[in-house]
Amino acid sequence: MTAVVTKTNVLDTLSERGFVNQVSDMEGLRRATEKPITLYCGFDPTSDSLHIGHLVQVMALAHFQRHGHRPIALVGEGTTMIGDPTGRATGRTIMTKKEIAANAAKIKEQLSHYLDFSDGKAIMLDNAAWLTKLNYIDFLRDIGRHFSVNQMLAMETYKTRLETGLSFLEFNYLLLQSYDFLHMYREDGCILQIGGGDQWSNCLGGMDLIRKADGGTAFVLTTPLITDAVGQKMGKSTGNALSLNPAYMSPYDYYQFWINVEDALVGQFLGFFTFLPMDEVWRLTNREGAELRQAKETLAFEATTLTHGEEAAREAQAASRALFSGEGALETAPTTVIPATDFAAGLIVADLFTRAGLATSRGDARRLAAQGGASLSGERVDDMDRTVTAADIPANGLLLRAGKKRYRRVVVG
RNA sequence: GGGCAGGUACCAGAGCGGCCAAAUGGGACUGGCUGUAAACCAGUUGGGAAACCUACGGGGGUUCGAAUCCCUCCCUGCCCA
Repeated sequence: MTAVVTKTNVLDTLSERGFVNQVSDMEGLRRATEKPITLYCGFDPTSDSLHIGHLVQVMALAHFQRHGHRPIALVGEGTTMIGDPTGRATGRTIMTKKEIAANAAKIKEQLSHYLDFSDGKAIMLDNAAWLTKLNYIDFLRDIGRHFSVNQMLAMETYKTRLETGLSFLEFNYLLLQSYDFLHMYREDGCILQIGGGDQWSNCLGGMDLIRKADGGTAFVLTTPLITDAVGQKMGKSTGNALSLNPAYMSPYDYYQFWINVEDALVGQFLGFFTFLPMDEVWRLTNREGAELRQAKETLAFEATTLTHGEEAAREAQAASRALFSGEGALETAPTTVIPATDFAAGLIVADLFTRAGLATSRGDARRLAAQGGASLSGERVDDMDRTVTAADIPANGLLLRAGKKRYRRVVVG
């Protein structure tokens, strides 16, 4: 992804593509972005993979970069040690530093695919670098005095948490995130923070701090939260999890995630998760009914290319086309290799489904079969307890299907 | 530090000695209808082939039998200091 400077203001591009939820000062930011600026977005390594919500932010940063601005991808090892209480009914489990560091390493790796970090065109920072060095007394005197507990308690996040419990640890999260912004304002000239819609007040905290502490001017821009068509938050909790980590989600499954998107969201997603020009997006989504599938295929292909590369996207596309249009699917299906020695120890059909990741346990596999949702080479499976030997698996593999959409090939290795 | 109320499956939330692998709702999954869409209808939702095993915050105890009773520890809310 090379930086392409265009004449249009990045804010126009972002609004056109649906990225803008709230801006602290639209006119001021517009003036500021007429020259290259430095901006940041924070990603807390609470898990070892970014998901769809983060991806919106990442794409927004990428648009800034394409317009000649300099994004900072901030990985929040320091803030994760505290835990963001936003949107949470209860405190987070305190993560070990080791766990956080391991996650951070993976997140940094994933971020590096979307932005061009060469020649300082984008910067990757980790707030552990400065947060862990803070001195408590100094911090309270220099930073803490700018925060009003009264105002903080009025914030929605804390109001709800006053009912269910809020520890002092978490109460400090806002101060640390705000300090991050101030720190990068001072060190890197960073004047804009972007974040998800739920981060609005956290981001404003930093903006206010910059004004109070240094008399500086900074801006905040938030992006809409990704919801499904019914307005339900899309994320791990709803099972719609999208992982950018290929260890958790293969390019094929990633591709499938996008192609299975509901009609109502295709246009929005093309705007967010691809770089296709918007007139192209409108052309694609202007179709009716089944023809919208072409828009979904484009979305899936483009999004998979961005995350896993064009070659992986082509393979995923070929596999999907083959599997969902009938014959000749076997070779391209996502594959699970089971060592021959495992067959010698004795495997039943249910084990095959479990090993291929199509069922979570033998019991789950049996339920699947009982509901008529399992098949082998297109034949419906009723007996999940039949023993399978390596000889039952053709040299080019055996095609397993669970439900209508999940396919997997099993080969003996 | 004291008093009171609580901690139940992915979430919310019933159950308060056996009929409890645990109501109900949401979510998710499967089937039907479709366009690999939505909506709708139906079913499923701890593990195990089974016997049975593990589970109702952790540990211990009472009982033929405990999510349910007792002790203790941890955690949360409310009130008092």
